[in-house]
Amino acid sequence: MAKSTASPSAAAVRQRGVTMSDVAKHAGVSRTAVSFVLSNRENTSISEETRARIIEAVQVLGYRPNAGARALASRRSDWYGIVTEIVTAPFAVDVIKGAQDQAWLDRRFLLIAPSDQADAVGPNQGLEDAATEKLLEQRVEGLLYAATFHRGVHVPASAQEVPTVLINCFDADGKLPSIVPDERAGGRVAVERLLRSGHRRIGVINLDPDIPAAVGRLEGARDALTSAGLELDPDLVVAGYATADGGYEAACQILDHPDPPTALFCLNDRMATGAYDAIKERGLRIPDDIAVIGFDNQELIAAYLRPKLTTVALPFQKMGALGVQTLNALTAGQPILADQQLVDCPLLERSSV
Amino acid sequence: MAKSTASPSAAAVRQRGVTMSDVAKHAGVSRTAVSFVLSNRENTSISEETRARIIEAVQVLGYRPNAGARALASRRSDWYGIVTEIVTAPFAVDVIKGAQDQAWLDRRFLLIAPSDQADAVGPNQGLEDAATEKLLEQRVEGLLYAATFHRGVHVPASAQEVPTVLINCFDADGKLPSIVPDERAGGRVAVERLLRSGHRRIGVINLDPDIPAAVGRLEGARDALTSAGLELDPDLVVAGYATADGGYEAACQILDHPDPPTALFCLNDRMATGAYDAIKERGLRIPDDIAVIGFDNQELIAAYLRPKLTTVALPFQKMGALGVQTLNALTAGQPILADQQLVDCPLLERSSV
DNA sequence: TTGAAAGCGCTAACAC
DNA sequence: GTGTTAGCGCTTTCAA
Repeated sequence: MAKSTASPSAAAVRQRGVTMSDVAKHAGVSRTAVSFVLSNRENTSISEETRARIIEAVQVLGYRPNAGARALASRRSDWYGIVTEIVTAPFAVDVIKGAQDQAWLDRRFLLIAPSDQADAVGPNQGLEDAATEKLLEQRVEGLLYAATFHRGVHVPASAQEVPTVLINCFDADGKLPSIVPDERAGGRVAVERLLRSGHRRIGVINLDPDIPAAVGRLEGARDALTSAGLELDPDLVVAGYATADGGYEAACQILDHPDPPTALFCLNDRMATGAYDAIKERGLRIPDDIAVIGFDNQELIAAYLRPKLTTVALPFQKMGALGVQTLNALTAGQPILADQQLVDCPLLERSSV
Repeated sequence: MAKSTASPSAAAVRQRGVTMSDVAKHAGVSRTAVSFVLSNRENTSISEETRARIIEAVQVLGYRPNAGARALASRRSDWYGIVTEIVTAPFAVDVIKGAQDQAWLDRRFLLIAPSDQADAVGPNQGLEDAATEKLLEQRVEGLLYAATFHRGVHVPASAQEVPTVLINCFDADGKLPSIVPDERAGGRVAVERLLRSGHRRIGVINLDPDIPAAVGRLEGARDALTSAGLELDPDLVVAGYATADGGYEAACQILDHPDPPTALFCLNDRMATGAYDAIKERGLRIPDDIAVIGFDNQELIAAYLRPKLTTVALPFQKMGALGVQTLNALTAGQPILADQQLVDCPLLERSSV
């Protein structure tokens, strides 16, 4: 941007309402010429000298293009919309960060509209619909839907009107492309890490067994074990509420098994907190007596636990970025790779294994 | 919105590009009439019957107003912009939530533009300026600046062009109105809580003594003590890094004092985590042997510690809402109450006192 | 190379 | 009550 290098005169700054015509007049050229240089139009030979005069006029007048007018005339807004419950329930904030960074790079604007987790799947889709509608009124060129936790969702019908991509969730009606974490690979990575440290008997603190995260992560755990010629002892897999207390109780049950494991795979970090307590209560040391690995990488938890929790991270930021990239492709009419893109969950080594 | 109650015919939905003229034609009225009923204009007697015909036309055609065109013609965008580092460093996310909820209520859109904490105060204001500029190009009617932690900031000059309010930070140049937490009252509340439980000798784990949060909270603590005819023992006030480790070290120093306190006021929750460890290490129980109170209410920490941490909350959401309310007043040409609005920090009782 | 002219979809006087 | 008329600030043919 030229404007950021030199600033317009103080007087000019105050005097808003400078239009393109003013610039043209000041530079002694036509509005078309100004439009051309400002939008960097190709093969439209404008002399270097004219271009310079225009740029200069822009600066001294403190001209600032009117994005709305431009959008109206060109019939493209350069806007994407994202409707998400993440602002409401700040867990996967990095999705927004990732999407926004990418949009910023692509010189697009991201309109963020709030949604409401409670309504996201149920019949009561009030906020979703309203948000989508609002976004569409702004003439966004693409729509993103992002959820705090991996699940199936129903997207308002009107979303079909522009390219739409789901992030950290998938279309329960199976039509829209989505971007989700590769839970299975993540589960595998976690258990492989444990195996690498010599653990052979592994306990698993499970989530609600029906949600995609639980299904995938457990499958991955089994994959790893199988590859090593081992298998999961069903006695050592216990589900609990996805909270510290739930983790505590599940851990107690596992630790008190007559033949207890030497390592614990907690399907999320919150439950790992509870597991820590159960372990310490029994006078065991982490990781010497028992190793613990988590999932989610909730920084505030994982990095502040003592010892710091080794865990598998959810690729929120990457999913966000991939979301807008996919939208870019879609709006450009390009084919996309797959209906569902799986994103890797990287292992974060800390000190609990 | 009428549209959300009945949905347009499937065919109509597909066929985008329905304009107000189409609606007028379909309803057999003028565009003006349509514009009037759609924008709920007052004292412009349109017969109930006409109005009904128009609404119906809107529905069957699946008409959706073009917000950009409307903005261009009416010269008001109904947009506010917020530039913040919060998306980058997700701590005070509730500011965004509060602002967004309020904006939504007021039927305004909030454009969120990312900023970069590192650059926020220094000479290198690259992102800030670019974000502000972008927002202004969208013709936002007001600007919000929000910081993750309470401090002085420099706002790009161009922000002066529209009403601007600072949230959780203040204008180092002292011109712009701001909304910040009442740190002093918060510190007072914390220590009063401790006094209420009979504690007389209180230790303080301090932050960097120069930042507004530290200054205010400590002052508040002193206020409370003074009111009770007590004073702070300087030996028992020790500053540390604002981390768990910093808290641990400071706590050790305080706890090993020959005449140790019976309660600890940690100026933030992260440091409280470390304090917990130091306390447990010494075989002391919370709150029986020593009470602990924090500050910040970082849910993930405060609610998962054992015992759960009693703490003082930062009113992020409220500040966000107040921010847009202030903007509303400003854009409406109303006077605002004060240059700096202080927002209360409520006490959150849990189990550590 | 540049300019004229039409029009994007809407609002808002003002006249009918 | 309703229609006419000008724009809002810009892009984009099409001619010059």
